[in-house]
Amino acid sequence: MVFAKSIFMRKESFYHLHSDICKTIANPRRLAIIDMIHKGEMTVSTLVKKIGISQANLSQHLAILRSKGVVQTRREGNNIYYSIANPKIIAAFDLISEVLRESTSSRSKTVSNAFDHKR
Amino acid sequence: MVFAKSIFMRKESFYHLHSDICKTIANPRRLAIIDMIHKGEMTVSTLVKKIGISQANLSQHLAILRSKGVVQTRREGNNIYYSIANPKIIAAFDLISEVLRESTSSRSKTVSNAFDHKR
DNA sequence: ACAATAGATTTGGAAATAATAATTTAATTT
DNA sequence: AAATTAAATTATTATTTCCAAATCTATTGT
Repeated sequence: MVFAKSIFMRKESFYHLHSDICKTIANPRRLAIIDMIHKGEMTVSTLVKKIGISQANLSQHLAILRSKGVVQTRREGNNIYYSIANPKIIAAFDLISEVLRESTSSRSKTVSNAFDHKR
Repeated sequence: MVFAKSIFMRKESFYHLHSDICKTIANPRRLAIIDMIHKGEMTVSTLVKKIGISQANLSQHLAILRSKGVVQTRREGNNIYYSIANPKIIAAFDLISEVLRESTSSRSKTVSNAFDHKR
């Protein structure tokens, strides 16, 4: 007998691309970058000052954000301005922030163990 | 002279928590799980069949989703039902899906190198 | 053309993740 | 109470991610 393909087999490449974007923003320093430029473009040197990490490390994070299309760049003389490529990234960022606020305020911090389900 | 704290120093713990949630969903198999249960609860054994990964591995992913409060559980007899804890997680998931669709359709797939900024 | 400034890339090692296999726990049925 | 079914946990190993240090490239000003 032939089995139907699982949802994972059918959509594996989609989930892979999706997780690539999520991984791209799943880093404290890259989130700080996104937070800094979400209201408008900013140069690398300004980001270095405001975020307070090394230029080399910032540049690495920017390269990752660039490679996944999360940010855009524009050069003006010696400076390169970075901005968010798609406003929906900001919307997603904000939604997760809300989840965070809601869970830290309401949810009890007990990490649920599935074996809590005793009778 | 005393320097002002960088945004990263001031909000580091926030960004860390934020990235924890992002990391939690930044995995193809966990995205498949979220996609499967986003319309309603489902048992572990049903998920094993539909997603098509081993029970042990699925259980590990469920434990990660549980520990970060992304999913909820409910036991009924021998079965444990999993569901999404906060609908905003789904909203964020959908937003990223849209970003993905938009970028695969419109954006040229050239990975931008910052040194493209030549004159 | 040379120095200075802004930013990117490479390399290497440490830490975090992910998948598999094997074992264990809980609830139900006989 | 033994067997069965559903799900979780524990090692173990392979892969990935992260940061720092050093080096390199592009642009501008002199």
